[in-house]
Amino acid sequence: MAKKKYELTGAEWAIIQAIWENEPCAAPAVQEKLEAKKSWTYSTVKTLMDRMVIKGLLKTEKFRNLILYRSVVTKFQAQKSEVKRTVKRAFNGALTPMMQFLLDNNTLSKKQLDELEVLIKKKRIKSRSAKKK
Amino acid sequence: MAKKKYELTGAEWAIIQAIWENEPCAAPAVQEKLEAKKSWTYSTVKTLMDRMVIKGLLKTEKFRNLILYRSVVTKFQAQKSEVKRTVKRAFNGALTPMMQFLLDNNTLSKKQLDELEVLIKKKRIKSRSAKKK
DNA sequence: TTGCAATCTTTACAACTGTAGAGTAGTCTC
DNA sequence: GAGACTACTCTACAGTTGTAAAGATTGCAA
Repeated sequence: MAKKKYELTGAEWAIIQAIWENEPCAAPAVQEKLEAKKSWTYSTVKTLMDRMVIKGLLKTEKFRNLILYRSVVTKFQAQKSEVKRTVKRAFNGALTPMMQFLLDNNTLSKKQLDELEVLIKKKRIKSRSAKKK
Repeated sequence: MAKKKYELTGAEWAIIQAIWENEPCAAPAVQEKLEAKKSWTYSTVKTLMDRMVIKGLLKTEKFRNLILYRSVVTKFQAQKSEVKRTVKRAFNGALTPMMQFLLDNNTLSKKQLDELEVLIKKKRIKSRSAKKK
């Protein structure tokens, strides 16, 4: 399967996060959920959601007079696309410089550093066994 | 100083990278440099550049009949904004999950893993001495 | 000084994004 | 069955982004 791009806009991210957390759900529910962060009216939210259906980011099912929405892309896919875009745009497609940048310019706690080291160790093991395949 | 946002669009990234590499420079030079990647006409490039001046991303100086452009934002600032946007949008503002994601979903070579571990060690030292302050 | 070549300016336009008002339709309640 | 609710549809609009053609300028070479 060809890897599609699922690049979401800022507004779309907000919407789809709300849906992921409570799937399937109707537009009014999404609007209420987002009301605190974004103060969008119902109209705004609904328009955004319907556009996302057209783009293939969401899909709908009709129950009586109610329309329920579900995500088509997973959080994982969306995150991957988002990260890829940043790496490509701002780091010439190279991952390590980006990691380096993150390490250098953000204050990580000791705990976070520990976590990262653990992850790296795991990663090593995994890549070793993968190589053997 | 308040930390400004320097969020660039895809096209703007391409332009400003060309400028960073050869600053200051004129629009025709930028167009030529980008011709291979993006096949933009002179008009397109110039329009983009002039908009960037209006946005405060670039600035100009006039020499005779020639206009030279310089960047106003550094690569560092732009990268920072870009990364921040992604972390905020796709990882709820939390850095570690993003790092984790990067580690999990990209095939890093042994060398790259080594580099990262070194970086983490350095980072530890730095944060230790910073704490003492 | 005239014309060419290089560069700049103006204007345009369609797609996408954020934002939302106004009107319509289905359902529940009395 | 009439009003009140709730949810949906349609339409709009301004700002941004990508893209560029056409025309105006200016400096230089012959």
